[in-house]
Amino acid sequence: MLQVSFLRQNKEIAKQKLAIKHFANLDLVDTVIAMDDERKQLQASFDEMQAKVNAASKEIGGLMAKGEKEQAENLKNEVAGLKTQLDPLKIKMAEVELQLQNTIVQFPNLPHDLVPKGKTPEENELVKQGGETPTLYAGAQAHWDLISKYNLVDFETGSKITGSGFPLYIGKGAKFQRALVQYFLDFNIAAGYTEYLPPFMVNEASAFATGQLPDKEGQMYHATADNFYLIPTAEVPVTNIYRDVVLKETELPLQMTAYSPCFRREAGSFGKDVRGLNRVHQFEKVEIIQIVHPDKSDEVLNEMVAHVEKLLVSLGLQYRILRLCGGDMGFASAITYDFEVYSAAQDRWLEVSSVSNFQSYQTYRMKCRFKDAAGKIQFAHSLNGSSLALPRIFAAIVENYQTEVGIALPKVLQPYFGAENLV
RNA sequence: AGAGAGGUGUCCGAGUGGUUUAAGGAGCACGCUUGGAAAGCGUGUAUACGGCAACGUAUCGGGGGUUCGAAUCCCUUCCUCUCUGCCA
Repeated sequence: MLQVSFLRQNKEIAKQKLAIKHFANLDLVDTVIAMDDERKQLQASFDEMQAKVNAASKEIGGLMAKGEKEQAENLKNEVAGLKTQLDPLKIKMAEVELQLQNTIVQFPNLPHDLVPKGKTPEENELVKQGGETPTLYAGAQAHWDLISKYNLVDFETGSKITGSGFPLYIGKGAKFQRALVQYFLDFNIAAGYTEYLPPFMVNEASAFATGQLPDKEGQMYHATADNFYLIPTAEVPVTNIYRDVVLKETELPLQMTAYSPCFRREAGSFGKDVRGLNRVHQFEKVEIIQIVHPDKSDEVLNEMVAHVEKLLVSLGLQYRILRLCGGDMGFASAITYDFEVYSAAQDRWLEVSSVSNFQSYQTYRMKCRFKDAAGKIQFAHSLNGSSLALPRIFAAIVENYQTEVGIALPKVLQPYFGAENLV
């Protein structure tokens, strides 16, 4: 959530930056400032009147104690008159505040200076490419054929149990998921992250704090009987650990990692994007999350990008890093780097990680602050990234490591899987 | 799921309608004291909004109500603990 005070002081800059995010209604900036002016004015008159009521009430208390009943009664009537003016003011103030709140949440985060202009994924900026293009034998297959050939994942039975997009992993396929989760967590822990195993459902307040509500309600599964949402990513429960918290500066940076299943309704996807494991409603992911000093978030973002890169290198996958353009970025992010791995069998790049700096957008929304050395309260910055999402990594390894006789494994995974080959 | 007891500041804890401007204690910070430390003494120690400031307003789990006035009374909701039930 953006702060009105910031918009007030940087009106033109804010508009320019919102335009990079392709936010259509730039006049809303002026609207919000006008609403805030009205709010201030109402609050000032309300406070003044309430102060009178408070003072009079205290006086009544004193008169009652002294037994001067008649005077007390007179004063009571006077205050009752004030109250009739106070009540409508109170209602109006609540209205204006709600309206202001509902309006300001419509603003996406402002993009970082490094974010390229552009609207479509084609306009993302290639930052780096690494690893080697795998050479496959003639007759190599895509993962959807391989997993059925070796009986690793059964989509039909998953559909029978739940619906399409809920894969059923079987035997070595299931064990491989477990091995990947374990490897990713260990890799993150070794880099200084603390492991959490969070709840997989969250309440409304948590979903609001990280920006899933009110906008993206339709993208989450909603357990209406209890009004809980199935998490679309571990970012939601883990970041919310620090909702409504004032940290000490010395506690920063907070580095957290968590495994969780992720549930996404993904309305409106179609075609080859959804084939096999490319897009599913339930998948496994290991996430990294940091809460840091605002002066450090640029630097930490680069560290997180380097961390994920190292992880992909260790898996021997060809990868590229993209800096997302304004139009392709998420709502709450100030800057995002996407990682894609190359699938030779599909001849396409698959997104496996997204690392973002949210700056104070989430922390302001969830009131996660810290007290600096001077004793001043400031909003921290939050960042997160996948390290890593499993299905497409699974797909890429299965495809790129296939041989005529089976599927090999990257060296680092062999001890986790307990064999040299997947099949 | 049922019955009961609770939720007060960084923590413990008093407070059953009006000097509560939330007692008292602990912790923490600073100062005095000391050769140094401890003890002792003194001062300070929540957040948000408005205001140049003085200060004002709000907040005793959340929301709503009664009242001139609510931490205190009423309604509602969430959470914690104890017992019972059910369950991996």
